[in-house]
Amino acid sequence: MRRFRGESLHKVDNKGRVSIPAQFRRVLEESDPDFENGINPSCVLVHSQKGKKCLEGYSISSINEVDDLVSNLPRYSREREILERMLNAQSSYAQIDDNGRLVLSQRLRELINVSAEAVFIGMGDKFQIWEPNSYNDDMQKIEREFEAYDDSNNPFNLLRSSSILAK
Amino acid sequence: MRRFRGESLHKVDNKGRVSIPAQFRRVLEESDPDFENGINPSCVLVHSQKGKKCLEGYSISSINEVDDLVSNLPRYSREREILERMLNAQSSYAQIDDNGRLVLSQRLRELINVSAEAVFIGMGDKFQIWEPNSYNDDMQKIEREFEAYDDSNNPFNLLRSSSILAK
DNA sequence: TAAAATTCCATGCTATACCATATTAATAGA
DNA sequence: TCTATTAATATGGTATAGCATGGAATTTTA
Repeated sequence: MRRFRGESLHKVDNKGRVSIPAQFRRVLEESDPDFENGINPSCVLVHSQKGKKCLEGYSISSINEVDDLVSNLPRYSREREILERMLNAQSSYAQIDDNGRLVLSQRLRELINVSAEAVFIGMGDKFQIWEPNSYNDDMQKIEREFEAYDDSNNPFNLLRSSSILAK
Repeated sequence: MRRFRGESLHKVDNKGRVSIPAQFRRVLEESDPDFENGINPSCVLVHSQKGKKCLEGYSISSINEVDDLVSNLPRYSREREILERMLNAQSSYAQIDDNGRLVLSQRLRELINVSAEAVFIGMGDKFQIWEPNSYNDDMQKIEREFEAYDDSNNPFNLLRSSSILAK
């Protein structure tokens, strides 16, 4: 499975149109069954992750995975209700147009404070869309947070244990 | 599993094209499923490992191993978010062309301060790309550091115990 | 029918696919 | 064992397709 990788900066015009990085398109194409039938692939944009000023874009296959996890929770449980509000109510489909762009509505642009430019950030099975300065701030915050770990509880340690030592 | 071994120096042209050492290509071919279908193998280049002035190249199978470990962390956990920023946001796919080269973008070249030449360093399941002088400096640093150990806690000691004692 | 959204067309630019060659390594044959 | 022949590498140059972006035309919606 191909993953979303890298950072890239794109113009946003006054209609909200913005190019999706070509490499991201490859991932979206790969994971949207429609694409094989000659239809432009879609993605799902989720907003309002507790005050985080970005949008999160999911490929069709990865949003399905998330939705399935939610569906496994007991019907009418409070947790499921909350998650469906966060993930389903606060999201929308976005189809890529023939030029590889998608449209960010006025509302979405305001939510993440984007006007003329936006950065796309690869995050594995999802990507994020940020106003460039907000992203720099967030990245600095993450770097500081990362440096604050000492060697014993560094997040990279989580990658060591299981499978590698098992071999 | 074949591993990346050795050091080799290569020209970088003004478009950023650089040959991958032939032996490294064998490793990449072996671990990219695409190769069996006649498609040139790819690798993943990770940059900005906390101030380290080099790129780290992963074969498809070894980056998958890393990514899978990350994917096993709970979605939306802070640790996973941090790791995805470090490993996915700060990386890119690079496909090998028909002549055995890959392209280092302007940005990547600037990050590691490479212009006309670059060295490829085998590191087992990954390799590194350095500006030659930076590499020499780093290698000296490592040698000094190694010599500073006394016999009792020499890193080679770590290679003894576990697997033998475990039996 | 005006405004908004969507589709269609046009273009500079860049990444990459394609072709060429000198050099080295591998192989085969006498 | 030496040499002739072939194959594979490393590197350079050029052409082309795809990308990012802007603007106009068409459709939809209110």
